Amino acid sequence: MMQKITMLDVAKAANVSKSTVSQYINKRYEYMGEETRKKIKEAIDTLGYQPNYLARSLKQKRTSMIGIIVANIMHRFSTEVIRAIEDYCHSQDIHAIICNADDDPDKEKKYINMLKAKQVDGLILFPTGANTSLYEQMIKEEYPVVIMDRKIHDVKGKIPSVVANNQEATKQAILHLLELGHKHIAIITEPLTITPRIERVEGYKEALTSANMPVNESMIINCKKADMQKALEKLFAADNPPTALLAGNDLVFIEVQKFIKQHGFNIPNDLSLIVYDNIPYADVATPAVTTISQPAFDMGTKAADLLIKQILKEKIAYEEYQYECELIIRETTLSH
Amino acid sequence: MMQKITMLDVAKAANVSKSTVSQYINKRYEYMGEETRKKIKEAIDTLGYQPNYLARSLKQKRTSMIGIIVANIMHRFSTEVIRAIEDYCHSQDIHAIICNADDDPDKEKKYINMLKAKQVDGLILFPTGANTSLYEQMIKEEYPVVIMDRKIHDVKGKIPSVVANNQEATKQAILHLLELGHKHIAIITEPLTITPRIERVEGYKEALTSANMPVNESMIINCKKADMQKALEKLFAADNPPTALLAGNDLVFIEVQKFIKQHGFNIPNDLSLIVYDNIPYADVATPAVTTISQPAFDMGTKAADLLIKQILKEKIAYEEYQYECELIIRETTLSH
DNA sequence: TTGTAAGCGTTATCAA
DNA sequence: TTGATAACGCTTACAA
Repeated sequence: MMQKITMLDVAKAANVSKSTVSQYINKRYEYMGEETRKKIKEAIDTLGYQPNYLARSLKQKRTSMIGIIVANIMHRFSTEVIRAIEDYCHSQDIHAIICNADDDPDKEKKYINMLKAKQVDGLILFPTGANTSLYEQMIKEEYPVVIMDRKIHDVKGKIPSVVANNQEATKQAILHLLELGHKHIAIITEPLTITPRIERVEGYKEALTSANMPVNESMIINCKKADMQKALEKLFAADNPPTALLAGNDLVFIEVQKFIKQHGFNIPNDLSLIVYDNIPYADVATPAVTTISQPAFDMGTKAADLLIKQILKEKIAYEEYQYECELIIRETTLSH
Repeated sequence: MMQKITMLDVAKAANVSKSTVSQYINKRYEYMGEETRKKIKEAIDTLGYQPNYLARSLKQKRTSMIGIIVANIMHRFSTEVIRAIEDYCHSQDIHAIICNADDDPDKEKKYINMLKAKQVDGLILFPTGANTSLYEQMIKEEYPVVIMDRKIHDVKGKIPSVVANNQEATKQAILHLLELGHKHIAIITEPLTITPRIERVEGYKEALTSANMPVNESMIINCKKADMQKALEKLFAADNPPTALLAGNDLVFIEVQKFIKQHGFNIPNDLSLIVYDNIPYADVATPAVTTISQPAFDMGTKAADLLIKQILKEKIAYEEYQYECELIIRETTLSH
């Protein structure tokens, strides 16, 4: 490996001191002689000097890096949020390190500690919810954090969070199906371990109740993806099978599609379908998929903004920032 | 902000010196008294000390971070490669920083320099190809780099690269269409600015030639995504419109789908379709999409492995590591 | 307008 | 078995 060029090398070559080179690097030209400036520039160019941000960060106690700990990177929603965060951060010359926690509290803990050890300036967290003491500790340390997607009741008012209004969006979606004349509407989600899923099921119930329809528990499936085929079998083998189905997220939708394809269902004639979450081919698929779209880009940008404001010690409200979702009616929903 | 606990604080609390604490942190217990060990552990726990990896990195000249500069993160292929790289890196306690260069040489240059300034231990690069002098410089510096997806002729033998056998895969796909009886086969890609696209078109031509079929240039579309609708209009308005089409990547496929949907084509009856690249819903879509699948996971893992070996100064061959793709025949291809 | 010197939190070399 | 002390490459008072 070629010997690394340091600031001292530049200083020697330009016949000035380290500090003067440092001034130059940091563009503090005000009190710098034209001559000196030129000498330094030349030295830098001929030596091919590149500053070491690591050393700078150590001194300045600021790395210009943030960490993102995402629950499951395979969700389209996560990808879009991350993309938005990155765009915003890059515009501010901040780098993001992304970690995938796989909804595993141990991994989450490991990553939080590792990122803090790396001295990242702050954290955006899709929390598992199972590391309350860690969250509390970060609050005590006044470590900049933003919570994303899931609500953590214990830290309310202490850590700002960016969430969707899942309940209302689901309610509206189900109301739409009711308006179309559907009497038997099912919902399928993964296990109710995090708030968005709970809220979506709540919204489902609220819609039925508000329309004076009975809530039939057999129409509510909450199980792991691996068990969904069996659950769907059972659902559609029952006496009054659903004529409409809400898939709780994009990955659940794949399971539903698999089932539908295997059983030769015709969508939307045999079954109306709504998917919670953006899916990339919703528009151009045949039939185009009716979805509930989360404003992922806005949410990601907001989270980045809230984090950076905290890092810069600007005032923010430590509250829940809630975003409305949009029901985009396409071709998989039909009146019954 | 709470005062940060440093190694010195721990040393004082445990009544030992900094160096002893450092030994402890680095698990060099060999010559350490049982008593000392216990005192240090206690001090760390009560103070909640966390080592500062920044300082360690500065000293050790190793950050345990690598950079990934990806051409366009919106491609499914990129996502899968990144995911594989991350998985492999995490298994080695290495963090990856991902940057999206948008196929823009200026951005690429900016990111390369920034990541090097951050002292990342190495770089995995989906190169634009337009920064040869930068690539050359990294070779001179013996900076660990792996090139991904695209070939850069100038650095052959100097930087290892991980690529797909695009030409062969495309040839096989076209031969399959020919076997199905198609006489008019078209291919649509983005502009021929990078090797994979060039090779795919070459494979297309090679297939036709080897089957003694004429190569009709009007069947080869290479244009920006924004111009594809118009190009497709023209293609299908011609005298002998194609009965089969190969979409050059997943994002091109979306353009094709848009066109198909707008014009009410029936797939595969009106048109057989093959997509180069994995697409997430290929299997469960109706009709299921015939694709050419790149071994993204293997390629990503290999790239990470090659990079880490370089970082650890292990010997590797500085050559092109070429991976075969697989034609997965599903339902969008029909005999004609 | 530029230089000196201390310090950021570690690790590494030696000495004790 | 442990401790002093000098790096690592930069920034920043403060002095000149």
